[in-house]
Amino acid sequence: MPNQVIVTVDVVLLTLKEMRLQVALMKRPQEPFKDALALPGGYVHPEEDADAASAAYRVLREKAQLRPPYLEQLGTFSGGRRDPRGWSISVCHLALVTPEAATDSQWFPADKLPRLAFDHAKLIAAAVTRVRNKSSYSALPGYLLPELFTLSELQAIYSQILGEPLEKSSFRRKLRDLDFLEEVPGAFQGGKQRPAQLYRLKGMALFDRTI
Amino acid sequence: MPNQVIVTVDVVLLTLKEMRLQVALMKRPQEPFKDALALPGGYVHPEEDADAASAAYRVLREKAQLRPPYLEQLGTFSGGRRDPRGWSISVCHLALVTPEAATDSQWFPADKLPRLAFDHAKLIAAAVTRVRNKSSYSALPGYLLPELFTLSELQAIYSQILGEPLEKSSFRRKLRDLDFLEEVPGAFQGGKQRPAQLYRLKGMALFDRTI
DNA sequence: AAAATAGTGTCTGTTAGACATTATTAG
DNA sequence: CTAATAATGTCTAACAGACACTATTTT
Repeated sequence: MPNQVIVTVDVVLLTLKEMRLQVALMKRPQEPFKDALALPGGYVHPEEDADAASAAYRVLREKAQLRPPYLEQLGTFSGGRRDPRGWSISVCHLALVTPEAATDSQWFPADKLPRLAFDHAKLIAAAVTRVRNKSSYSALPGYLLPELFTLSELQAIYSQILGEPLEKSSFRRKLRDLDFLEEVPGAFQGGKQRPAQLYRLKGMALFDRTI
Repeated sequence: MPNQVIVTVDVVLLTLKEMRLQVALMKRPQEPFKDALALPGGYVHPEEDADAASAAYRVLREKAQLRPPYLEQLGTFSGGRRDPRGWSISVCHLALVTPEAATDSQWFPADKLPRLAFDHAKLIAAAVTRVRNKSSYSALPGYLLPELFTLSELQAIYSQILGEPLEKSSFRRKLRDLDFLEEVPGAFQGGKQRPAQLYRLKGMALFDRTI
């Protein structure tokens, strides 16, 4: 006897545009919350999806035409009051993409959102908090940039996400210690004056399944 | 049209006995995995449970006769292969109790487990990892001890969980910085020689809903 | 007094932040 | 040359680990 529960996945898809975290939102084509903005998400398809992460990945493919280089489970939101149709459970995921990949979606600054469907404002807040926390000790912000980037660009991103200015010298020391960047030999980016060495993230798992 | 998904909660209930992390396991009374050991868990009851955390809390009340002082969401495990009955999703929780509260349960050392039902070995591994990680910067291990404890006892727990010896002086400095303990005035525990000051955790939320 | 554990103080090597200096390009 | 940004070097204050010392109890 199956219990009547609505089982969905949602994805907080983030990128960085104009130096601000932006989240992908879509107008809902049907009730409930018809025409309201919502996170990309949908029902789990038991025949199709190996697990919830695969469902999230499929949703992004279908609804945003992209395959994010980073996707992790954020947490699960559940209860009888979040969806007017009944008791529901949503496995929420966090995905990051580079700004170029993100052509098909509509983007909104994560710190100044319109009214959203369901409890999606809460999910986004949780995602932003997660990104902030993980950024202080991980390569996460690297997934928000184009594949190749300079250390100055990367520092600007970290500084923006953490909300504080960073010292160049100690920032670079930390990057060397954490050791998740690799120099791209012969690749430079010469904006205005002295060209800067380009770097990329070292090869990492496409899906981070850490819990 | 509801999708046929089995929606459950499971709880990795941990305590500390004989200086080892121990997990509560129960023999399954029915198929699937009849008579195998499993985590306390069960179906979500949409009429009864406000959300998944409440369901986990109810399961602990019903199956282990206890109300844990600490409970948080660990993560969600899902897929078509973890339960022979079909595509299933389990919101797994981590709960900590003091050893005295844990009379009704059967305890097993978390690092040497028998064969378990479902993917519960994986859930336990995730819980232990979470406890290890959080312990380095939080009050978490305090929930594994009796309400009142000495700093030496607390240090022994941390040392055990983190798997490394700790310096007394710097350990106490850190406790003071993190500031989650309070002295219990006039309470001492005089094992063999000089009695030690007793401490307790400062009042904190019963449920940690951080994600 | 000796033994045992609790609790505090001091020293020192490491490190993160502040800042200065050098390097390399365009104009 | 100067201007501008990249990249590295140096200095210092704060801190964590190591260890010593003091304090309080039982026997």
